[in-house]
Amino acid sequence: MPPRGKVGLREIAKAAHVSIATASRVMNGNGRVDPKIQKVVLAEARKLGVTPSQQFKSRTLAFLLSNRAMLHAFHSRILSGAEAHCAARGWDMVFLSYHYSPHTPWNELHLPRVIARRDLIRGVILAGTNSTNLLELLLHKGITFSLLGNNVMGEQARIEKCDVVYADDIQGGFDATQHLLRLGHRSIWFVGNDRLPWFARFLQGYRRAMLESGLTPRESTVDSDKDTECGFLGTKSLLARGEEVTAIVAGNDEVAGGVYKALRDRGLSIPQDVAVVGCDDTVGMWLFPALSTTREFPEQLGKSLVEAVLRRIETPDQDPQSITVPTEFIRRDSCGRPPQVLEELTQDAMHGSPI
Amino acid sequence: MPPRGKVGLREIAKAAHVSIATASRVMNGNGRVDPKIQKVVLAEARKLGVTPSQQFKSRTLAFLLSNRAMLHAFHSRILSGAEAHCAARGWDMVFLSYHYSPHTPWNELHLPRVIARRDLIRGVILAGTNSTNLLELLLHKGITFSLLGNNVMGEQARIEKCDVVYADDIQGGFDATQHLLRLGHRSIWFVGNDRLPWFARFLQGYRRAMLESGLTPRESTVDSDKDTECGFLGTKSLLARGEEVTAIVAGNDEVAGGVYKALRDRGLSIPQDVAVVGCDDTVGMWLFPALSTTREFPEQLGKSLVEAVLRRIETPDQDPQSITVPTEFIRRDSCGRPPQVLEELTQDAMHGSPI
DNA sequence: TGACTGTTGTGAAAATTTTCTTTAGCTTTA
DNA sequence: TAAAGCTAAAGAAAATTTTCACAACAGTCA
Repeated sequence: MPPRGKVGLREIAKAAHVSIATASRVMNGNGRVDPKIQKVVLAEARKLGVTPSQQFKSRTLAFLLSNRAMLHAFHSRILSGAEAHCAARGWDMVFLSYHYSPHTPWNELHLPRVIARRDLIRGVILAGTNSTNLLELLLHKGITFSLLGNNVMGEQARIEKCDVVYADDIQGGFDATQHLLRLGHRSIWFVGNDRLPWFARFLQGYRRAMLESGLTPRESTVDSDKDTECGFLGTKSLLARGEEVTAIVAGNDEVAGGVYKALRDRGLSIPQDVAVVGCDDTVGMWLFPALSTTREFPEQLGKSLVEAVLRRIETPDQDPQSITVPTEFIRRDSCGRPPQVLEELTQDAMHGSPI
Repeated sequence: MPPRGKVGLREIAKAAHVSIATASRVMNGNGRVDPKIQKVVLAEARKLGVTPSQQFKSRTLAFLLSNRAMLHAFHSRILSGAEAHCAARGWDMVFLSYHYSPHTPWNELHLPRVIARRDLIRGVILAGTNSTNLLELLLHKGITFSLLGNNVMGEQARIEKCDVVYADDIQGGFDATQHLLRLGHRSIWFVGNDRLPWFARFLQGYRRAMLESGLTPRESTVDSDKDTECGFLGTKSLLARGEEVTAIVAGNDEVAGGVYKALRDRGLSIPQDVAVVGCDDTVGMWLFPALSTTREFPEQLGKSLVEAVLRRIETPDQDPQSITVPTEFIRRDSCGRPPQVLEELTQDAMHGSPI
């Protein structure tokens, strides 16, 4: 149906039997519009051959990093990937960080002003650590967004109504632990801080792997928000208690850095005495010996987040999407067989290929 | 003069004897307007108590990272410091990255849309690698900004007309080299890439220190934009040529990481065989042995950049400011006395306190 | 030199967004 | 239980931005 002449809000409004103001509100994602009316307007617009993205002047997304000090290389790379994909699709992107409490009711949260100005920002990407009150607010204001699902606190039901992208770090924790188990380790400890949500999923994977092998998950958790400190203290206290340990699963690479320091302090060598794995592949390659860790493809996460929000802008009434980006375990030099297994191997004069 | 009733574009246009459209163009910075008329409109607007940015009283700064992949921990920390200081002063901040060629004439550069909108962004902080054409453009458009001076290409004269903040990395390079000289090193090499502007100033400090001690600066430079690779290859080729070397000044911490790898490959130990220093204090603490490096107080730089631009917003007609933030040399475990000196010390049975 | 062409800069008008008002459906309260 | 008060949602009106058309000017080519 080739529309003759210009097709503007006036025509759409007429076709949908609403005012121009309402048509404007629907097409640029502004203000609150009854979902029913929204649907009608979009349908009419489509009939006239107008999709939202053609309509808009501002092709800019906002990347909102919530409740983070933003120093983390991991998030920096997500942003980087998002930016690259934006550029490739002809969109701009601004980044801002935002701090809020998960306990503030949604209607008392005050969004950064730029986000609220919707003539500029067409969609938002939520990364960092979020909670459902912010989701509520954005939903309420009718702001289009996609969400990094890994660190969200609150009811799962609410989250599932959004477009969510996950890094599969549960599987990552599982794979990392599996690797250690295959090498013959049995005394495998988790070091991190289970109070912080970004360790929780990795820890969950660790637990599953341990339980599936009939072992008890054992955690040395320190409530500090400095990752390195957390790893250092967690390991120290574990060694001080005289626990048996041949391998350590660190909550992330920075934690692993602290673990390294503590082991070295005790004169233990890596990987001969203790094997270590990390998560996130941030500083792992700088450690010595180079850390075996879990790569999470942060650039890919960024790309998926952009894709999700652009898809939502194009077709506002589709069902919520959920995307999971896989992880990869990277073998470097921080894992070997545990001492006992090595001895047995030598005694039996076996020559199986090293795992 | 308190204007009665609303003051909008209609009133401003009337006072300046132009059309509303022109007033709009001036006030939001879109479209081309004759500078004379622009001036008249702004003057009338001010008389009516409306400055372009106050109109919507947006208190937002933009942090523009130019021509960088943004992964660098160093810039991430500048941003972090800027953000914190903004928040403390009640301002918002958005971050965006921007790529442009130093060779594009200023009037052909196209700024990110958000920046151009004065109703949103009252000031800009320029970090990353910049060139004078962008400064020209901002100056022309009348956009307030402050500038991180360390990586700017172009005439010094133009730069000095802006509010500039420097990290004193020339001094940093000098101090780092001094430290090695005091330890007794004489065969000190610089490893980096002298084509990249962010190594240039540190290198300059190194050179000065060498020359002042009557030594010839010696550089092994590799034209790669991957820092680690640059350090690795630079060191490898230097060793392959059989050059005498007891200490290496690496262009930054990532480069030092590559240097470590190359030394280790050759079976040389740090600091016994070769001393290494880095710059920027990014990954230095993760290396083993921990890297002695130069701290540049990036958070402080961010804070100073914000202060500079806010000062300029407050008092637009003050003289250009130039601020230099000092650096600090951090001693960790990567530097010792050179082998010959140690021998002498032992032979002479001296017991001077270690430097 | 004069016609042609392209570039600016402007106001008028059209399009769009935002604000203001009204209405209808709830909830609260006396 | 009815009046008062609230809130969401939509239209009307105002404000603002963008498009369009046109004039003024500069350069170019026959």
